[in-house]
Amino acid sequence: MSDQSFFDAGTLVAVLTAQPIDRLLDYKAPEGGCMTGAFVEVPLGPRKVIGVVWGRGRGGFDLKKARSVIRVLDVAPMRGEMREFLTRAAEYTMTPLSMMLRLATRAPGLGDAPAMRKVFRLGSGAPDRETDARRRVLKVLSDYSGLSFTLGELAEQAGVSSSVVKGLVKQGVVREEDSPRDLPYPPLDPDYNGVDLTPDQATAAEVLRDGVASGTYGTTLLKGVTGSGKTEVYLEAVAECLRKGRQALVLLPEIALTSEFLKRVEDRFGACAGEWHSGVTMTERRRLWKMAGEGNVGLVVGARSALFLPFRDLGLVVVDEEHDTSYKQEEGVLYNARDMVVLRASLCSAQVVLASATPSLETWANAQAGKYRRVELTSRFGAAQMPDMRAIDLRAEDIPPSRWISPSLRDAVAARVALGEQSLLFINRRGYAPTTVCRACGHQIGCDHCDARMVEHRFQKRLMCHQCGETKPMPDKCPSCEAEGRLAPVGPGVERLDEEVRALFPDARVAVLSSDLFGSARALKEKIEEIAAGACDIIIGTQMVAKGHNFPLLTLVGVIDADLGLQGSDLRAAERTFQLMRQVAGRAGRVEKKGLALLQTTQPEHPVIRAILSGDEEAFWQAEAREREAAGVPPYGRMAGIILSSENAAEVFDFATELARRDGPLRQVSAQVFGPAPAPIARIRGRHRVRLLVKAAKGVPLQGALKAWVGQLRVPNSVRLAIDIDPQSFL
DNA sequence: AGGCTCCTCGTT
DNA sequence: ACGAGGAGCCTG
Repeated sequence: MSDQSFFDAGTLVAVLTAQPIDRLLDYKAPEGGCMTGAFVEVPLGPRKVIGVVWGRGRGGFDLKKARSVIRVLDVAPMRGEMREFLTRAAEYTMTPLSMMLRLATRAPGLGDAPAMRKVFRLGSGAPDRETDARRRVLKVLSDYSGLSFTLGELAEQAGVSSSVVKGLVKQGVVREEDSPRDLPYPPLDPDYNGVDLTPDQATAAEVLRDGVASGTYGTTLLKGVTGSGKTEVYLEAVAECLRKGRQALVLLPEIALTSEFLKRVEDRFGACAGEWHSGVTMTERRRLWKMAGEGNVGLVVGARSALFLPFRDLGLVVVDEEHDTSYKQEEGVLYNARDMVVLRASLCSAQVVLASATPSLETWANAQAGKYRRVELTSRFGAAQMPDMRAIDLRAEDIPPSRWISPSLRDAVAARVALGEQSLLFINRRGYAPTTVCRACGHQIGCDHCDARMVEHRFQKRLMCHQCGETKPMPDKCPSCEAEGRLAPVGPGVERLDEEVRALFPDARVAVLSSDLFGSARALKEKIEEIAAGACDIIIGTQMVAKGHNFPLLTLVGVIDADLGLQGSDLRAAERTFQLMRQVAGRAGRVEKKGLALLQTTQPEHPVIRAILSGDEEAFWQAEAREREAAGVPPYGRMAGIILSSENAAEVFDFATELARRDGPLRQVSAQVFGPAPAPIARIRGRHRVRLLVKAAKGVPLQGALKAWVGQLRVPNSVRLAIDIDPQSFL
């Protein structure tokens, strides 16, 4: 795959396009020839599409049909290791290679000629009339002679209108030049602003630095509780990577965290990192994609899809909060970014750092088995420690109906409010109430397109389906029995808890943090900064508060329903609850004062709740590992989910049944198929969904068996089939 | 993907 | 007999 053959004009080359054609097409190499890996424009039917020269053409068809590559694009050719990565990732995830190429070319205008823009520099001579405005323009240009300005930038910087600049251009005093629009990112200085590390951090940083310095592949689990300073530590690894002249990538689980992180990067390295996620403009995307390929960006910070950027020399990938479920792509191409990072790094001799306070069991087990190094940060930064954790036994508390804050929790919050300290009440449910029931007939309002209940969002005055996002106004009468005024909210959501808190603490300042209450990431960020600065006494938040945001004044965390995640049949339910509770609790007591976390639960004797309270993480992981091993499930066994969907419920169920019956190819590798079962949400957006689950021992060639198995039947056109290797969610 | 062909079905 | 519309096929 690393061969870099040159093909003379007219010889046949095999081209991979991003069209859903699951094979390579042969074309004649263009005038001047082309190399393996070249990005090319080729004719496809009546259209022109972009593709990559994958190797020698194989012919074997009527050669009169062979058409010519139109041209080679002016972008860095795809490297051999990238082609190898895409090939292996396609095989692993059972995705057509063309779909993988599509992920790797998600930038607009790759086929365009490098875009130019006009920039302005100092010319020669003096202007015919010396005006104040003209002097200011010339001053800006001479003060910043190293920089180039666009018309708008220059006019703004000088505080003049653009016609002043144009006047000077006419006289030649200011020169207008063409300059490429996609400029290199300013280099980062690894020694710009070194930070003082604690002895613990220094030791950890040393291990990561050595890894990067080795120039070989290796994966390290960087484990450290919230606030132990993991970021400072892995930024040292980034610094080492930059010193070696290689590129680094940091993946974050949430876009909301990037702007804070970019600021830290700028403080540490004196320049900005490249930013890659769905919120980045098309222009910036194209620039970053091209600069990654040219080696003109040292550090990229981004969401999971950034791992498909065409880095010229990737030396380090950090996956921050590696246990986070958002690293699993659940739509389209199904892949786990964490696992793909390890694959990519192993192919380009890069180091991987998996950072987390609460690693996934997969990563923990790989570290136990010696496949990953493990580095631990034990003490919390600035001497703060993990909070005390206690359960509130809801069975012993006297809580009025439709109220969720127990007297014990109420008293604890009241005490903090009196002291001027912050409390956080955590409830992992958006909206006002998860269910709306008619008290006359018992009807529950559901989504018209999904088998899911509509959630009341009182703030937006609408009902919302959390599966498909569909909203409708709150009806005045029951859609089933038409009784008026009998619809009642059932169960708590973050908005309803807000109501209860305001009633209990009328004088306290209350803030609600839920992703749907903010129009923009900026509004949210401002709110978080206000809260961190002490603008409120009680924070009420959903899952999003558990992720990375720092509230230094917080000393109490109350979890409204610690049992919520333990329900359901998800094999990772215990792990998820453990991670979430530990993370939420970690928000408390970050600076000088030890915090307290109170978990409201109806089952304080549950092993997971006990493990959370005891703080004995290793014991929890060991116990969880034993259970998974006994059950033969990941990471000690392999799984694949088959999701079939159709608008016709009977059709999809029949097809799934037939598929499950013909399990011969699976039995050959001792794999078992379970199902069909209706997916937990059996209908989404009007499509009926059925799931099959395949379980196999570790180390069996599962993908091959799956391919043979599914290949036995022709999938009806109306049925969609998706294979999810290593499924995370079982929806 | 997206364009093209061919087939079906309903209408005139 | 004809046209709309949809499934299926092909792309070098």
